[in-house]
Amino acid sequence: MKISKEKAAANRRQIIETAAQTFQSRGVDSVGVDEIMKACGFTHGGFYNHFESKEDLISEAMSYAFEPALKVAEELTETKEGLQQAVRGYLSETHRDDPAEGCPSAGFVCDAVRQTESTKKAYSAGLNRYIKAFAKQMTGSPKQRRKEAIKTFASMVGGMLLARATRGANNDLSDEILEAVREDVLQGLLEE
Amino acid sequence: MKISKEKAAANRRQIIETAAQTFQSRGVDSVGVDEIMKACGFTHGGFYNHFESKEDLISEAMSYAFEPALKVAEELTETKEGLQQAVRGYLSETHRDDPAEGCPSAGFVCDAVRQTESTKKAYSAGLNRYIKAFAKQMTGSPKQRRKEAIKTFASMVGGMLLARATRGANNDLSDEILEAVREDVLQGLLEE
DNA sequence: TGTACATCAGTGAACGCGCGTTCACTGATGTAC
DNA sequence: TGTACATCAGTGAACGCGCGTTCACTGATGTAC
Repeated sequence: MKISKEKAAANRRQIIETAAQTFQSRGVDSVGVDEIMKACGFTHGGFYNHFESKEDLISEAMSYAFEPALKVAEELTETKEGLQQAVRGYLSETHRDDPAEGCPSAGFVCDAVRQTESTKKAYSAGLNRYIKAFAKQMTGSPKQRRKEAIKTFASMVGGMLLARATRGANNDLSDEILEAVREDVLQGLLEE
Repeated sequence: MKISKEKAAANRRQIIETAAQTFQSRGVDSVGVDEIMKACGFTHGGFYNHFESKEDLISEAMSYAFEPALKVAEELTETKEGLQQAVRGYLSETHRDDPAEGCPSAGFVCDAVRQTESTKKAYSAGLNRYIKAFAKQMTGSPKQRRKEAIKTFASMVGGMLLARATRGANNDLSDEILEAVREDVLQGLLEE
């Protein structure tokens, strides 16, 4: 049975969306094509009507995941208060405990570190836009602002990752990390 | 053919050592039992004379990897200069490009985030010792010192991860991250 | 506008491969007498 | 001290399972006349 063009395009988007969420929370290697297709209500065979390979889907899903997150970030960073709000949201327990709905910069770092170049490219592009958004609220020369943005974002990603890595084994430590990094980053912003 | 007790123990240690290095650089899921055993000059069947399962080896390898790294860190953090040296070494291009020989806190975060509780436990224990070592050179109340240590270490891990994630796709950005975070962390130490 | 045909999204079985794990076997080591 | 036996690290074949990918098939959609 053939399906209308619009329906097919919608299905493709749904596959990417589902993949983006599950990949982000569990890592691209832990989620099979089969599982994603089933979650969308399809059998796995049809996957290759939409994508050349799983790796193809991975880049697509990564780019897709960055879009809405970047849009929010770029809007919040229009004001100082917005940036602070973004930081608090990022380094929150909610964000730590729900990677699927969370920031792709945190959800995909690990995959970018170890996956192929196309994956790294998609990640780098998203990361760079985050840095640019953050730089808007920094002070000093453009170079200085960019530097501040980088160090701020690195702290956030590092804090989130350490919090997630210890979560479940030492929850006190995990909470402690979140709080320490959050306060430090917020204070750094005030000094700008 | 049976082997002397000492030889058997040495072989076991060699398996752990090899595993620690390859796991750190490529992730525990990307390295098979077969590959590790072969790298040690054995056939894979003998693996289960030494370990209950692959997961068993993962925890062992993680704990093992932390030991020498922590020893170095605990010694360097005896002095302010040592701590600065540690930071410079950590956020260096050499360290970024050679995860196998590098710091397990950076090499294993990603596995700790996604692996089981035993893995997370081993990671949390190592991380906590790092934090304690760093706290020695911070100032203020014990609580304050620990907080400073946490934020410092989170920046370092975050910086290293972002540098590794962008490495190969955007090397300029990768170098930029390394430099920005390194300078920021070092400056933060001076203000202590 | 109606009809015949090509297209192609989705199905479901199957393939091939890698990987964790098991198992019967070997023979040097360690031990009991 | 010497001998007989048990132990157990290492071997290599095999198993079972999951997963990415392929393929012949279906039938609704889109198109050409």
